[in-house]
Amino acid sequence: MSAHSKPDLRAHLAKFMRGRPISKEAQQAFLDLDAKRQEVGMYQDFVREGEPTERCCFVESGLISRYKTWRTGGRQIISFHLRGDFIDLSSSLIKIQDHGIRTHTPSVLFTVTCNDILRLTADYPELGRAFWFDTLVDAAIFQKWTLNVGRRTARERVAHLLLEFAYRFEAIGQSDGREFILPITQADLADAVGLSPVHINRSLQWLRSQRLIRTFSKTVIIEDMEALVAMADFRSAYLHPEGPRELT
Amino acid sequence: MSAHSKPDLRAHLAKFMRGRPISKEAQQAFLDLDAKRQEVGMYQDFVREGEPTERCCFVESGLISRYKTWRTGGRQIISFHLRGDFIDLSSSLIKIQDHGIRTHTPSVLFTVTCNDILRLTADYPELGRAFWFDTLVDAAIFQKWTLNVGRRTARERVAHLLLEFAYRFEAIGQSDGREFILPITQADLADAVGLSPVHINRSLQWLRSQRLIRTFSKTVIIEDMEALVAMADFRSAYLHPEGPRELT
DNA sequence: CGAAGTTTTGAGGACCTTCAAAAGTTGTGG
DNA sequence: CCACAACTTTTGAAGGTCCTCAAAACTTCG
Repeated sequence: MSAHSKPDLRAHLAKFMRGRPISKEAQQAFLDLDAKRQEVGMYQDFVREGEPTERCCFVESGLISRYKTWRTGGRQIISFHLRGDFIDLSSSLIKIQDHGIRTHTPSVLFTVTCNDILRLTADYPELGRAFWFDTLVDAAIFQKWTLNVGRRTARERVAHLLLEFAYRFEAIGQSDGREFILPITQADLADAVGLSPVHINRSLQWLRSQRLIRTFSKTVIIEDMEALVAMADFRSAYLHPEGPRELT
Repeated sequence: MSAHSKPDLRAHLAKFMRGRPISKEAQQAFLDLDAKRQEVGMYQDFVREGEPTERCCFVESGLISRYKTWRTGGRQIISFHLRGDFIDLSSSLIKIQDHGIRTHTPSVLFTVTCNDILRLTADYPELGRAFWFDTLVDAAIFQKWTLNVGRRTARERVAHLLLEFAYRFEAIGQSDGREFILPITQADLADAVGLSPVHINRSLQWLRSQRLIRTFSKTVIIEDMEALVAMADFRSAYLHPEGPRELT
């Protein structure tokens, strides 16, 4: 956190401002946040369930997941986060972490104290609303997953997750929407969609056999977007790309 | 909405104030909201997915669910709401409803315009934070369900949902924590936990055979709380009864 | 090049689904 | 207040999806 390398939050601010007016003062207050830069290696449990919440994190680079552990030790990944995402903004409101955070690739995180976040919302209601919206999108994604996990076949779940990645990588310029690098293992996919690694493997084989996707090494290519979207019943609206509604 | 019956929002305000300071002015502004009272019959789809969001609703009485429909017409219930709950506060931030709302019993709802809600957050940042926290608790419940639905057996899922009801009915004084009236059908339970009605029935029979619960008509009695909590791995912390953390 | 990690294959079995029908309960109108 | 209709719960049986365990083939990385 040395002075010569104060993290640049402009990209993250831009995300919050998507389609909505935020005053110059609020923007400046956000950029002035005392952020700390942290480099984290691969497969590090950066935050653990049950710890007190001190700081919350932006993803500057890397692929990161939030997860819950259950009794018998397994993980359920509840969300993935890419560059530009604010991972756990809403932790600012709670005292104890209710999920873990782990890196899947070497990553760079910017962290700020929860208290600084709360102060921003007190001073600038418009930022409070932006943070609220961020939590809302989170909730919408969880809702979608409840539906996915509760009511869809293994193939559909895997297809849906791949499409979500394609969409989100495209949104941050790391994909053309068809081809992207997904640096996670099939075991991680299993933890995310609630299936065994073996069955993930068979589901991927089926998607390949139908010429819906191709994969090599960690690259995924969607071969037949239309058919894949149809079989997964993927509708991107749940990611709320339009941004929040404003006071009229 | 005639003047002689202006809905009384004090009970709902009390819920938002749980353990946190809200200024007298903000409280008054909340109570002055122009709320409309609506009586709704049983099994009415009060809000439909895809409609524009105009108003959002408090539950004054009744049992109400939010749900998503999937391609083939089935429902996934994503949450239940009891007296005192603000069902879809966060709809204020989005333009199109992403879920339906239906009553399971005859109910009374209070509704206010989304714009009035947004105005409150602009005028009183502390209310904005309270609303943000409400959405956070929502998100936490969805996360929990992703874990439940993704990783637990039918019996555990059913047990967990019954415990959530016991806990929430107790919190609003409609149960001693052991016995409560659950006015929904097994088919509704099935829609909530992502199982077939037949299997819900068999799971309930198993819970009864183990002397964990008893049921008659629409009444549920938890016979062995300790064992049920253990088998369902139920921890109420995810409902965040402690309220939000405050700026220090 | 060898070791560790990851993906793939096979087999047997558990859990949950679907379909269908019987039994029981609730609500309504005569 | 009873009779009947509609709904809900329960039972049975067959079958599919997904799981576990275990080992082999393949990749990646030091």
